[in-house]
Amino acid sequence: MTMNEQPTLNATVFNLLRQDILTGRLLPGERLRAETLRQRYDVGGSPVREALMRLEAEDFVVLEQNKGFRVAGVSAAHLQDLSRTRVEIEAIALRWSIARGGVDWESAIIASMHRLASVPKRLDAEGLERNVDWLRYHREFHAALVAACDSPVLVGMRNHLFDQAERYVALSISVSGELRDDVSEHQGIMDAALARDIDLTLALNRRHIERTTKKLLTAIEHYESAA
Amino acid sequence: MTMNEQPTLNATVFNLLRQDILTGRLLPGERLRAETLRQRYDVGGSPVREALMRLEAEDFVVLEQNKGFRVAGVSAAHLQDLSRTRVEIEAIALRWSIARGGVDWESAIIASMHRLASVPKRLDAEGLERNVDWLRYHREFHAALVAACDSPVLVGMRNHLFDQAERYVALSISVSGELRDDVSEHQGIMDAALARDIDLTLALNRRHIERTTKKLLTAIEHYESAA
DNA sequence: CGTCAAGCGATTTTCGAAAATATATATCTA
DNA sequence: TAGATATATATTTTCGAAAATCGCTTGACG
Repeated sequence: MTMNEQPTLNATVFNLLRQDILTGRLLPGERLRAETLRQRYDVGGSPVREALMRLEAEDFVVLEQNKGFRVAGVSAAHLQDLSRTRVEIEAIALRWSIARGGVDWESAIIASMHRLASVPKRLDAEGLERNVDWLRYHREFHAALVAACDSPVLVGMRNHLFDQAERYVALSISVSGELRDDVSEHQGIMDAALARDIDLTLALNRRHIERTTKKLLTAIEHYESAA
Repeated sequence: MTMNEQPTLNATVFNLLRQDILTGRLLPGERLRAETLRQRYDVGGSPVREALMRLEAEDFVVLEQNKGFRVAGVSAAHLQDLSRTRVEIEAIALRWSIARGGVDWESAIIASMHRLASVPKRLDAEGLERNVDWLRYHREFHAALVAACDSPVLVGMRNHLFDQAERYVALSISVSGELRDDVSEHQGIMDAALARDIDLTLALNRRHIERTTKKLLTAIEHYESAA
């Protein structure tokens, strides 16, 4: 009789919750009461619960038996663990991608870079809007770099790490305002990758991650709610 | 009034289902109807659904919107992807572990090796029992090797890959009977790791994985139900 | 006083049935 | 008869309420 919605409710709630956590609208350690979420997303208990279960498996929320769900906590240790693991995983993905990448791979990277560079750096009236754009393009650029590695398993792991790290970025932004690394860093990585210079690409990528991590570490102390 | 069960029903069902899939009691691609599972585990719909949602996030089952769950399929391509990724991930984990591991790390490895070697190789009346033992000790041995790497994130990923691969082992066993690699291979890896010879450890570990994969590939064609 | 048990409100967890969606079967039209 | 359309059946998805559990307060008792 209703005929609406392609995606099921649990899938919708999953995406909304995930986004709310990823962007910091729901804070680390925050309690996620069933009733609260039902109102927030205007659905019954089952879809909420199912969404939370999936989010738990992806380390975005934590479940304590019979005590309910919480947004996963953050900590310096966790961010550092995330970052050094990411350096290694992306190193492998970049290796494979550079080895196998064809013209379409190159094109996609160049296109992503162009979009990324098109977002103005300074903040104006539409600052927040543009920031969202920038985050999306940034994500797409890094994804494009490893897109040719032809390993769903490895890419899946890289994406997971990237998402986890991006939460720290979002949290950092909401305390210390704008945080946006230089476009030149990305330009460098792109050039090295397109030149098929593996060692340089990996070195620059490592620097990129480590720099960002360092910036995030200072900004994140505010939250520090254990892993 | 009931006072039983520490773990919740959904957690119990999760473990049972996971085990049933991991050991091949539920076959790749097999349909998982709600009613069937409710009877099988004697619970209501909610715990089953929640368990399935978590298993989906861990790639053990697949959900098609409004069409229900299936056991995740298997394929040669998937196994190969899994294996080559595992080689690289474990390489990193082993590196870090060898670098940081202390005496307790060494002891744990030696202890695991001892247990592993204690399981008799030939099959007798208790063949199946012993096989289960062997699988557990095998798992524990490999876990012990990377236990000192002090990176929950990396270890989590390694475990996930290991579990996925172990499903192929279980499936292979149930078609072509016993499949158990030589203890000497493990002995070699252990010796190299304890001698802190990184290159040798990685080389032997790679060989170990690649050999097993090759054996599995032939046995797995029976199932081949797409990834 | 201190501590332990019983009771109470808040919350999570689970069930059973209703609603929505997919799948199979039958019916009608060209 | 083929192809589409309607009807019936099976299955998934969602809701609302019952059951179980937690955390806390209250009061009894040593």
